[in-house]
Amino acid sequence: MSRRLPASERRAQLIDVGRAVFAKRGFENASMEEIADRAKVSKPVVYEHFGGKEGLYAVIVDREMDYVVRRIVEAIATGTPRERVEKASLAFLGYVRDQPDGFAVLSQDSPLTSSRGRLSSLLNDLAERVGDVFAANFKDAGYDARAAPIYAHALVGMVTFVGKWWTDVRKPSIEEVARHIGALAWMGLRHLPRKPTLKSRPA
Amino acid sequence: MSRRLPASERRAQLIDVGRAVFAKRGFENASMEEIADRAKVSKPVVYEHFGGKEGLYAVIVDREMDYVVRRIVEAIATGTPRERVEKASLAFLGYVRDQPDGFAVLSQDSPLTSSRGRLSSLLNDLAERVGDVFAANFKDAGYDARAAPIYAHALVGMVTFVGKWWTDVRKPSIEEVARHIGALAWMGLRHLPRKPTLKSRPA
DNA sequence: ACTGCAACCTACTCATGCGTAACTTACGGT
DNA sequence: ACCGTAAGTTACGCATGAGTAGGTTGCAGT
Repeated sequence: MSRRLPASERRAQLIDVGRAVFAKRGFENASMEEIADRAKVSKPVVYEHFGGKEGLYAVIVDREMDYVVRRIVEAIATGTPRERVEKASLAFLGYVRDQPDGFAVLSQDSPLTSSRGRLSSLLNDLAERVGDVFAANFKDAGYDARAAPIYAHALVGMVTFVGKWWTDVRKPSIEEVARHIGALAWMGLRHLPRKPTLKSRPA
Repeated sequence: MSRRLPASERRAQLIDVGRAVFAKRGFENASMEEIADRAKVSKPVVYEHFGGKEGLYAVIVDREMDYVVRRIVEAIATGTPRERVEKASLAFLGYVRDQPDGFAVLSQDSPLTSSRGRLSSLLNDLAERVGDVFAANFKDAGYDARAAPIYAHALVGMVTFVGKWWTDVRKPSIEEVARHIGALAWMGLRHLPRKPTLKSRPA
């Protein structure tokens, strides 16, 4: 029975445990008591480290957000536009597969009025960042940049919603799912190939 | 000051008020007290009509779900596949615009373990219904029917996420947004027209 | 061995909010 | 005018859960 962990380790453990509990119950229904119990400590220990429920939640959200964004940014560093769309989808779905708890937390409505916007969605922030990338590309290609947020939100919504569904059914592989999403986003239903590949052209 | 409404009217009023409160606060944070207060009535009245918080919630969700589905089904009754995709988007966005509270309620995670699935999302149920429609069409067109749920969830996720964003910014018009979504879903980013119309071809 | 502090615990306070028991009042039919 | 019932009220019980005050204990360094 390990007792009396050093502060940094306990902190890391509490973040893990907290993420699991927030993922399972959502912010409101998660109780500090359950988090403390699962970590085999008493409540004041959690309060000592994070100040309160919102403090712990904020730390968890911040870390997860950073992590997904990094994964996606790395994935889209190179490649053709079509490849980058599919790689971004794959990167996000990889996150969903590897960190289902983190994804669940980000999927839920945030209680914190983080951005000045009235919208309390974490993934909305992600979509806005994608929107900025799109806006630049749209402008270069001679498209109306004002439409960029629509497409950005559409893409993010697509991937996140499919991700949520995938956590439930867990098949087919995320690689296959990403190919389908890539095909839909790039070629549309009209030119959908029978079996999507990165190189496939309209059937 | 109107007092002592007949049961059916009070019931209707409570459903309206409840929907607004659930939309604003979410199921957990909504309090029966606030609902009662807003309806200028005391708590037991609400309990008399709906049994409890979950009862009221269930009724509201059921009605909203019926309503959106009907709007969509009516919209896709006729037309080419491409038109039907866009009309479905427009129908959903019309619902979002006309019934923002209802949409907000359906967007949130449901506390009720309605379907036997572990997934507690109302909109997921909607996506599954779309998936059934897709599966049939896929089979007829010689596509792998197992991929149908992916596309169904992708489309529903796309529209709902954009809808959520739209409630926040409220521009451009839903007609224009629906044209963009229709273009993306049907032709993909590759063949996106500068200014989408229902009849436009690749630019 | 002994001491100081970091790590941890017990045992509360306080607020919120669901649900209910027991009572009161408006009003339509005779 | 009266009265039965539908409609509504006040005032509570009880559970849950955030946050805290104040005390205890293991361990690292001398």
